[in-house]
Amino acid sequence: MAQHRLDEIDRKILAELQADGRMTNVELAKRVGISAPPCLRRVRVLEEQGFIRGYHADVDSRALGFEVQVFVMVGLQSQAEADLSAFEARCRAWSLVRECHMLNGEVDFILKCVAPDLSTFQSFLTGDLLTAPNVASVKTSLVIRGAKDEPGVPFDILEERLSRSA
Amino acid sequence: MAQHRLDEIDRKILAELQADGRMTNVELAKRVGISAPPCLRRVRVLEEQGFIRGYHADVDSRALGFEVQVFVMVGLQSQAEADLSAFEARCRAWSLVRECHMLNGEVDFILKCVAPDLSTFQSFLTGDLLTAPNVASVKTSLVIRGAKDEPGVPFDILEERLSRSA
DNA sequence: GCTGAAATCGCCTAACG
DNA sequence: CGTTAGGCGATTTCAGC
Repeated sequence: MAQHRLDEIDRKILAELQADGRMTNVELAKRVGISAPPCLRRVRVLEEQGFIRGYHADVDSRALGFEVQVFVMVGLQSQAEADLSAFEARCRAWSLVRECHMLNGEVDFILKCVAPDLSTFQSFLTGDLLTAPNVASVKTSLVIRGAKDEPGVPFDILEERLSRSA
Repeated sequence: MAQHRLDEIDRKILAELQADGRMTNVELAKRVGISAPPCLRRVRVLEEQGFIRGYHADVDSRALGFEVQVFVMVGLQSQAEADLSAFEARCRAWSLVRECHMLNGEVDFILKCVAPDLSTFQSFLTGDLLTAPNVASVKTSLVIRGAKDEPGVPFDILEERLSRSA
């Protein structure tokens, strides 16, 4: 991915599309202050260069019947690269695991899981995760309530940072 | 929000828009097997009833210069409702905190944070989070590498579940 | 080179059956 | 829910800075 340096218009485009991914191109062009054709070209470039990975509808998981959200801390017996990769591949295959991040410190991975109910999650826990090879320790934390869940990145910090270095 | 029961077409629409939020309505209609106008009507209803909360471009945080991602476990001194709410409100105001979830167990909250570099995060940690009222304990875990980060919900589990109960 | 203007094409989105 | 139809946005082409 060629790190084609972004100008202010590019960053505005990214911020606008992060806030509303279904905005029409003419609306987007108006907001960033250029006409539609160059705006669309910039969007295409941002997509091709990987700055925009995709567009997703933000679906309300609770309304759809996913009542349970759980963070799972996982420790492995072996931290050899092959074993780490094997565990990551397993997580990618489990659809109820939405996120898997490798951490520093005492715990090796944190998983964010979603399930329709507790029994579905429990059967995943005992039937899949705990029986997976190389898993040494598992600690689960149920989400009691969500206070904030913003997708994407804080563009205000980026702008603040750029103005400081200008 | 009137829980207008979703049929199979509605669920397909949600799954498709979660996978590609910028899909045109005619493409969406083709995929779910109906013509464009009723498809658009369904989408509008799903938006109005809150099943679709919004649409967002998935921006690559690393490409944009956000090199640091951290999970923060926070314990509070008082778990009185007013104090919990106050902490949540503070998290919502911190733009580098992208997620804040209240948990069961020994730790009260988990935060997912994003920052351009470690020093930016450290100054948030010492300057904002640790000095906030009612904060008793803070434990941070840096993300070494991301293995999976899927937005949204697993529709395959939903369909599997519905077919079992049919 | 990149932007803007014009023109074409396709989509969105009413109204009606 | 489908069809029709009019208006608007998307997207290419081309000229100008």
